[in-house]
Amino acid sequence: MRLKDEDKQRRIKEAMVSLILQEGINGASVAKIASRAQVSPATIYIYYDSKEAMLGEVFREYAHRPYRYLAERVRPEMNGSELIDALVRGCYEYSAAHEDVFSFVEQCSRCPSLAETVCEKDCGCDILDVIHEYQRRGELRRMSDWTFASLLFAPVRFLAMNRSSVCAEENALEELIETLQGLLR
Amino acid sequence: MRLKDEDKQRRIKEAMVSLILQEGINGASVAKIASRAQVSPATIYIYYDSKEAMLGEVFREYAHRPYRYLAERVRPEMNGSELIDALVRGCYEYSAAHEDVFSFVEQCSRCPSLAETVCEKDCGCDILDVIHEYQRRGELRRMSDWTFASLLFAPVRFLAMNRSSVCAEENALEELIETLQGLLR
Amino acid sequence: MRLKDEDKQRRIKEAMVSLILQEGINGASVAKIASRAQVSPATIYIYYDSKEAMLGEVFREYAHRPYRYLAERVRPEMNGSELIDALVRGCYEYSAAHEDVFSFVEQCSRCPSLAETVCEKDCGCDILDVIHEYQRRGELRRMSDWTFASLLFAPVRFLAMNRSSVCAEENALEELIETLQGLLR
Amino acid sequence: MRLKDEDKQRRIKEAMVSLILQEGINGASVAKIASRAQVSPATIYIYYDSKEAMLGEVFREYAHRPYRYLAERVRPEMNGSELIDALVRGCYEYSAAHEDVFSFVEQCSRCPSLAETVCEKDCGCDILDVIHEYQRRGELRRMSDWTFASLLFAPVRFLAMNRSSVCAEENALEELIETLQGLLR
DNA sequence: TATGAATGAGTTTTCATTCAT
DNA sequence: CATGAATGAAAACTCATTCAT
Repeated sequence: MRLKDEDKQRRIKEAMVSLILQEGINGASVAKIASRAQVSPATIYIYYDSKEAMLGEVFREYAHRPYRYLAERVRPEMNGSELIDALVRGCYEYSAAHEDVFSFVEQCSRCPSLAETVCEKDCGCDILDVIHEYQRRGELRRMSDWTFASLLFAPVRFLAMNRSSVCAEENALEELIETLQGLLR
Repeated sequence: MRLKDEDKQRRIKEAMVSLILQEGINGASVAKIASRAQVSPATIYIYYDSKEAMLGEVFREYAHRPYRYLAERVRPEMNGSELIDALVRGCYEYSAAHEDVFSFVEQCSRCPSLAETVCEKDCGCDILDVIHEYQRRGELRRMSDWTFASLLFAPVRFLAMNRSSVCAEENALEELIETLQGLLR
Repeated sequence: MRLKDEDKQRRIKEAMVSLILQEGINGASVAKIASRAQVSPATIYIYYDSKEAMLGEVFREYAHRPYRYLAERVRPEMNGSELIDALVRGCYEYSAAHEDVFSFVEQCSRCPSLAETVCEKDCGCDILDVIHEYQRRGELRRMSDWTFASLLFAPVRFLAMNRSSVCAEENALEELIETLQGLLR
Repeated sequence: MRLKDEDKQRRIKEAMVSLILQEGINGASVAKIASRAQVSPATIYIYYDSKEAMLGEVFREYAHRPYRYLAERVRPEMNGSELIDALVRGCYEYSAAHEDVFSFVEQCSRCPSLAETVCEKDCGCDILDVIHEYQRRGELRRMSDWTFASLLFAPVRFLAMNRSSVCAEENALEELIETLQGLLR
């Protein structure tokens, strides 16, 4: 008996994600994914029940990644101002360093059937816990999680999405961070 | 006879948009669009060179719509706070009243090949002109267009995307507006 | 607009039936059928919703054929013995002249999912009406339709199925007819 | 250990047969058979060279079963009338008690490639020997084996195939037996 | 202009079979 | 002997597009 090859599954996921960056969620056919992952199309069906299921499972897994990346950058000794800087800048940097995952998650989260299986709030719950702590300490303004998340994550992703257009005025990120630091108390 | 033609094209566009809301950008095949629009698949090729071209053209046309909707709600007698309220609330309302167009534009704008043909800034230029005017008058903070747009539009769309989850705490929109009034003035 | 080509559909049906004779119900793939019918595989899906549906529809259509063939050979002036001769011999001749249809119907009628959509009694109802008439006239023994049909059609089909083995003793058919004339009158 | 092996092979055969009853000869894939038999697909290839070979071997084995069942019900002290009753009724009962084997054999015997590897006459040779004996004794009419087999086995299988439709008139079996007893001398 | 038929190239998925353990 | 992983080939089916009318 051969053991399930975890490297193979990793390659499948990476192939899918990178393909979706390049060709959009439309262009990522099972055949293309398989050939990029250097496996047979049939092999994909050992790991996933269907293409739909694969997209969903990988989306659910990867949707957490940016948040985990952020969680690693938060230090307890930061003050509120530094926290906002770390989170917003971290988000922007993640989108540059992991363009494929970023684009994959953005595309999936707009696709109605996929989006409803993942809740942003659940993905970012660790970060939200941190924020709650800062709010309790009076370092951050109190507001609902959704409001906070919308302000912290959406604008920077918006800039990241339009990076090529925005890059002329590279200080947009700095300006955004500065403005959001107005959320401090 | 010209009326009939325009009606056909309208039906095609609406069929495409509503289908993409329901089945995602993947599920909208030419055949399904045609059948929903009650035309022959061949007819679609009278109006558009290819499916790709159709998606692009309609995206470019519809990407302006939310902004046009907003432009109509702006009144010169508003002060800065009222402007922000009108724009953010307008954005939220538009996404509810035109769920299909909203979802269509969101999906297209995440799809790499399509997104690069449309620039948010161009779509919203009328609104940005208004904002510039308010900035000149000192009623809104000065910051780059991208920063302003990211704060004004991205968070509310984020809430709109997660409407079903957010709805429990319906005051998130009010909170957002209030907060933005603080940040942007 | 191109008209639906009835010849094409005829070719599809004939291709399917002849292929099933040669390769069994297993070996008749859509691709093979299409290539034998000189159409594209996709064309088959214009005429039928699925392979399953195609098999079912054609089975339902062709199941009547042998009976129609028999109905044409019945003459009112025949007496009971002649009727039995005509029906049994006709059945045997049909299986020789239309080996493909015969084999196709036999195979389908053994496949549980298909068989339950077709009732032998309905297919042969015209013949059964004739038999009823003969029974009323006292020229054939009275017995239930199923019993009569089982004796009239099953044995001769059994011989037809085993034609190659049986052929050595070609008089089996004559013997059967003679015997049935004794049993059924 | 040998017990275990034979048990495995038995499970494989039973899985195949029961699957073919439910899904037709088409639907019985090696994977499904393996999973139903609770063995690995690879294991099947320890016992059989190929799927084709497996079908053939099991068909050849199982084709004898109904006849063996009948042979057990024949008693030397029966007269001709009782013999016919035992054989026809036995056939009907077998098809009810072993629906899966019955359906399996029926399906295989209609499939050209399989059918030519099995001869009904060989399967039923024990029964035919008995019949020869009765013919010699003058208790049964003399006729060729094929004719006799066609009359004794085909009609009752026909009724068995259509059991669900026939069941309304349950006396069809009795009627058939009675009629076939006309074959007595 | 408008159409439903038609299709080659593609899709997703399953197949019978073999491999590595 | 037995296995679950793996696969090339082929399955059923769909696609965007064009044809003939």
